[in-house]
Amino acid sequence: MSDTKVVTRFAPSPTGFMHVGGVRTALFAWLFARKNKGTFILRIEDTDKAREVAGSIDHIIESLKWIGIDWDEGPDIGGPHAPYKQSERLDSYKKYAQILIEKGLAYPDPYTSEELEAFRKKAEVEKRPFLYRDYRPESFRKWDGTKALRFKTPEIKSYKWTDAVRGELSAGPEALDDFILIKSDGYPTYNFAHIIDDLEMGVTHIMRADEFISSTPKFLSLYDALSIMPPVLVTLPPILGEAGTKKLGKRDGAKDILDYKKEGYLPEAMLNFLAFIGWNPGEGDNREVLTKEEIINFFDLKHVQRAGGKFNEEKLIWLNKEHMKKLSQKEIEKNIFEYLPSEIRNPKLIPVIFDRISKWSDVKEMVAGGEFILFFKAPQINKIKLIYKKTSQEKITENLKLAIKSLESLSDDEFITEKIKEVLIKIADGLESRGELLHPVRYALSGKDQSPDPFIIASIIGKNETLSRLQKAI
RNA sequence: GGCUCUAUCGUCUAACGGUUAGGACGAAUCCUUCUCAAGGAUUAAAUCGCGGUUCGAUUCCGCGUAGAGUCACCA
Repeated sequence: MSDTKVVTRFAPSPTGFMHVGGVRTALFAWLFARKNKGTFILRIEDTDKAREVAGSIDHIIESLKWIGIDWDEGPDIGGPHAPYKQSERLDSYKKYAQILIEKGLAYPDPYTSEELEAFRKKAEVEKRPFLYRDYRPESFRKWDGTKALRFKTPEIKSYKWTDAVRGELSAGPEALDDFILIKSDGYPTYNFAHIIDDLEMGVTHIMRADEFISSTPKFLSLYDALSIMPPVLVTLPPILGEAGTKKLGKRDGAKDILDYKKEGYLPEAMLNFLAFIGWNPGEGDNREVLTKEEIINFFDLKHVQRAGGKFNEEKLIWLNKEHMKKLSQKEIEKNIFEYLPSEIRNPKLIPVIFDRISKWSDVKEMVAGGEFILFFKAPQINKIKLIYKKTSQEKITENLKLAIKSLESLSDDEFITEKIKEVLIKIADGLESRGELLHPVRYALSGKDQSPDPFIIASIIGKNETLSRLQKAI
C-alpha cells in the first residue's frame, strides 16, 4: 500500500432512478474507501441536458442514504473540491480544453451531423468500425465554441494497461479515435469531464462497470496528452438480469432501488446482497450474512469477480429474512404493526406472523388474503371438516367436550400458549392419536384446513372466545 | 463486421499448480408435527471443448465454442 490516501467516487448522471447496478457500483467504491480509511465523493455528472430528469439528484441521494452509503464530499454537503455538479464546473473543462488547443491536440469538428451520419453509415455497410479520425480535417480552424471540440489523438497505437481486477488488459489502435471533448452546447462529454474532475478531486481509484473497458484507451491517450498519471482502474463485473444473460438495465425492467424499500426489504440485507454479487470474502470464511461493518472490514479488490453475476431474488429474500432475525423483538413488532390493521395489533400475533414472512410487506399481503380473519371473527364450520380421518363423529364430539372441560379449568391468567398446549396434549396423548383431538380443536378455532397451531390461536383469541367456538362446533 | 472482455453445481461462489472440487440459495427426501409455517438432518447437482507446459492443471499458455461489452455532440 502506498502512503497516498484512497479517494474514490460515485458519479451518476441524473437521468432517472437508481437501479441495483448503479447502487452496486456506488457500494464497491464506498466499501473500498471506507475499508482504507479514505474519502468517498458523490459527484453528479449532469452534462447531458436532454436526458436529465428532474428530481433525479434527490432520488439518487435518497437511494444511497437508504442503503447506508454516506459520502465525505458531495453536492448536498460541499467539500474542498466543490462544486460537485459537472454543470457548475464548466470553467475547469474550458481551462484544460484550452491547454489541449494550445498543444494542437484539440480542434473544432467541421462536419454537420448529417455528414457524420453518412460517414457512419458507410462504415457500417463496409462492416468496419466507424473511426472519425479517418475524416480528420487537414488543418484546424480556430474554435469559437459553436462547434464541438474534438481531441486529436496524438498517437495511434495499441495500449496495454493494468486493471486492479482484470489484470493486464489491452486494445488495438481501432479503440482510439478523435472523440468529442466539448459538445456544441458548451458542456463537456463524460469522456473528458470525468478525467478532469478525477484529477482535480484527487481520485485515486476509479471503479466502474465493464462497459468502459473498450473506451479506456481513449482515456489513456488523453491522460498522456495532459501528462496526467491515471488513477488505478478498477473494473466491476456487470449485474445480469435474472432471466437472461444481458446486463441488467432499466430497459430490462431493472427496478428502482427504492422499490425494494417500499416492499419492506431491510437496507442492510440489500447492502449485504449487493456486496455479494461480484464479491465475497474468500478464503475460509463461508459466512454470507454479514453486517455493514463486517463487509467493510472484509472488503478487498482481490475477491472482486471478473464474470458477471445474476440478480437472484430468491437469495435476496432469504438474506432479508436472515437480517430480520437479527432484529430485536421490539423492532420486529414495530415493523409488523405498521402493516397490521389496528384492531388486530396483538403482540401475541407477532411470532405467528414473523415465521411466515420474509419481508415486511408480506404482512400486507396476509392481511389482504384474509389470513388474520380467524383471529377476530368466529369462522363458519363445515361439519365434515371437523372429522379427523376415520374417527367417528361421536368421538370427535366427545373429544371437543373434553377439551372444553379442561380449558375451563384454566384461569384467565393461565390461559397462555404453553398452558393450553400442556392441557390439550395431556388429553390428546391419552387418545389413539393426537389428531383426534387436535384436529377438531384447531379446525373449530380457525375454520381453516391450514392454520397456526390451536394453542397459539386459543391464547390469542382468549378463553371466552375459545370456549364459545368449541361449543359452537359441538 | 472490427476491437475487447468473460467462462466451476440451475443461481451466487470457495479452492499457494497437489482437496473425495468446499459453502450458500433453490430443489428433493427424511425427522419434528393434527395441518401450515418455523426448525433439524440428509441427498442430488459443476471445473465449456481440444491441445500444450508440468511428476501433477479448475488454476498457466494456445486454439475453438458460447455469452457479453463497445464502435454517440449518452454516461
